[in-house]
Amino acid sequence: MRPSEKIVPIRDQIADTLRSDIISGELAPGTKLNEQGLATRFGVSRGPIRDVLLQLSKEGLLVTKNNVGASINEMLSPEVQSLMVDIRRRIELYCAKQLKGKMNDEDFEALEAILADFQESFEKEDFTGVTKADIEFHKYLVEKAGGHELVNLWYPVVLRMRMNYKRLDSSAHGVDEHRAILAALREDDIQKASAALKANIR
Amino acid sequence: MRPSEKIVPIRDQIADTLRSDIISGELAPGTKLNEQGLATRFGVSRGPIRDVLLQLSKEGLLVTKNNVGASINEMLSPEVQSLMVDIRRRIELYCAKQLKGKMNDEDFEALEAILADFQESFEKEDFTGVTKADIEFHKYLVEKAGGHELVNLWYPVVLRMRMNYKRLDSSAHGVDEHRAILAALREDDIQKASAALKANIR
DNA sequence: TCATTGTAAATTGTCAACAACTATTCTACC
DNA sequence: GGTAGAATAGTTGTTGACAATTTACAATGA
Repeated sequence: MRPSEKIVPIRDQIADTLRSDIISGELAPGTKLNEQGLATRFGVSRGPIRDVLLQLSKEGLLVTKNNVGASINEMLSPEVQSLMVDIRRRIELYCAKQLKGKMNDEDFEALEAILADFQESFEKEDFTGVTKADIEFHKYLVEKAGGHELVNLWYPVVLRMRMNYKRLDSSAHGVDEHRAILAALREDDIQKASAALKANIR
Repeated sequence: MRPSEKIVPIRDQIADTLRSDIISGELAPGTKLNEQGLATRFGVSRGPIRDVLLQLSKEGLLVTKNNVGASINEMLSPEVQSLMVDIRRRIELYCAKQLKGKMNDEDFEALEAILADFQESFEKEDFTGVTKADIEFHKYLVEKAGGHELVNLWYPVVLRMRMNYKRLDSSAHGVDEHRAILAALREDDIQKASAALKANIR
């Protein structure tokens, strides 16, 4: 039987939507989220919404207080932000090392597809799409190198970093940088890939 | 008015209990958790249990699969484990730097109290208590230096590290090492505190 | 005018029942 | 005997109603 289309739980779809809204800056830090409001907006009951809010606070995008509710997290202080950059670099450089000799055609194909999306979003000036593709690219590498375990540690770091960027910066992390990373990986040149990654993460 | 006793939501109490069970090794990796079972065990409905399971998977102690449920996470591979140690060190050394000239009497008092608990648990051979006090000590410093934000990043790392230790190891991270850290902080000697922390985290 | 208290509205926390899905067992057939 | 498929039991996902808590506001008094 063919997996006609990968089914995505409603819960995850709602989470995706809200994530995009937060990262894109559409929802400003401090904004309070109303459970009932979200429930009616997405056409579900409050149960799944609750799950989503916990999920997003797990990712560091929201903060929740008992009997009060969830609201968009504040921006990072410059000090913590640079610590985050440092940690993210450490994780991804570790991944680059692990990937030595492990990449196959299927991987390269998947990464190319992500970069195609990246380019397309960029040309359409869809900056949310750009950010998503950017994250997806790196996520693929982290997952391949360290599995879900490492992704769970890495993901909140990236999302928190991204919350601090404004739209203008997005274009800076261009397609070219990622093509360079991919090229280095194709050559299995970890040294070069690490350098490219280090330059890209900032 | 004084906050006669800090009220702790049931939800958090249940989470604490399960956390202890997992870290102490009472619940082995791979063990599946049944929502209804936990609900009746703790005398609540499945709603709050659901929240707890999401919370614990946020901390990396559980893994959940759609329509299947939650189970105790597996141990880390040696490679990822050492990456975790590296990251945790980086975070706490950052904290040590930030704490230069920031510690006051109240802080020292709180830390002393935690170490007293530590000692007491150790003498009673209550290794779960030892682990809790150990984590609490470091958590206090991280919170003081970087706030909730940093704690949220740091906490999963520590818990995942701790899951990999067996009881015997617990005694290794003794009271003495923490007294050394505290002494260095009292002198506001960050160099010495960093060294003591680095030695303690492994 | 300001602070305080009491009430009302809104929001989150909890519950129990129902729907959807997964895993197991049993049966029919080769 | 072994395998494929269907019935069945068990577990998770979702829902709407109700309880507990917080917040907003108005009335009261100094």
